[in-house]
Amino acid sequence: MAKSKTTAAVMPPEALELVAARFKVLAEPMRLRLLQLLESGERTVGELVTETGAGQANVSKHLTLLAETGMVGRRKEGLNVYYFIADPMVFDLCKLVCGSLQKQLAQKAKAFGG
Amino acid sequence: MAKSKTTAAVMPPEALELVAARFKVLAEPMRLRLLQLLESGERTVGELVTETGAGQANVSKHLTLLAETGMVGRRKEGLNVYYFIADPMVFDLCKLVCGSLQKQLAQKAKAFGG
DNA sequence: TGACTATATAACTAAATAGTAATATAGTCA
DNA sequence: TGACTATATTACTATTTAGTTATATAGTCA
Repeated sequence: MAKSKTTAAVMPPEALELVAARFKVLAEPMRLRLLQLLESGERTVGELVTETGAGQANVSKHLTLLAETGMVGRRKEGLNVYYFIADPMVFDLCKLVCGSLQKQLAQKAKAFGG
Repeated sequence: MAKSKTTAAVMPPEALELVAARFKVLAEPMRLRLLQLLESGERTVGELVTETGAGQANVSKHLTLLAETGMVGRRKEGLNVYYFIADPMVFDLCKLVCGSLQKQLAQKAKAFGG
């Protein structure tokens, strides 16, 4: 009985792990790049390989992970597989982070004497 | 000249790495737990060690990382160091992810036949 | 001063994972 | 059917990092 803080609705550990896992998916530059490319329209694996310059196996693995977590969807068409954004929330997340980063960098710049 | 997609403002690779690094900080359950505890008010390292049940060195390392990335701030008071939320944006991020997760889980539950 | 406490840091181990090369799968077309 | 193409998967290597133990730092108080 010595705690004075309001104990805000504590998320159970399993929930925290789920949330952390989602952030982890977004914690790779290559996956962010793929999402960014898909933002302007669906693309085949081959197109993404060309546009990123990454290896085919690597791109495929990243796309599989993005699809497993529901961030992108897949659509087969003959030999090709088209990937597309399934959960646009990822862009909201990116915008928030970018805004925060910009604020911090601007502050640092000012501190240096702009 | 065979590309029909609108090439949405491409972020340079360095920017993507910065954003990814931010997500990576949030990609650990223990750090999310610490942030969640701090949401209801500042706390000393010792208090966080007690409340999480984690090791002191471990908590200290996580806090150092959170502070380096500007998500929390520190304030010394005698022997104690108080940590507090410095960028509330992290909670906006968490709320977005939680909402998305809930939607997905609800959908899965329905698919199973609720 | 010296004993004590809170926090930080260093060195280490174990686990996770991004990237790659090779291979498997599945669809197309002659 | 068999040659060909796009994608997925497997096995591997190298890197990163969470957690731990031991130690260092810095502040308090007698």
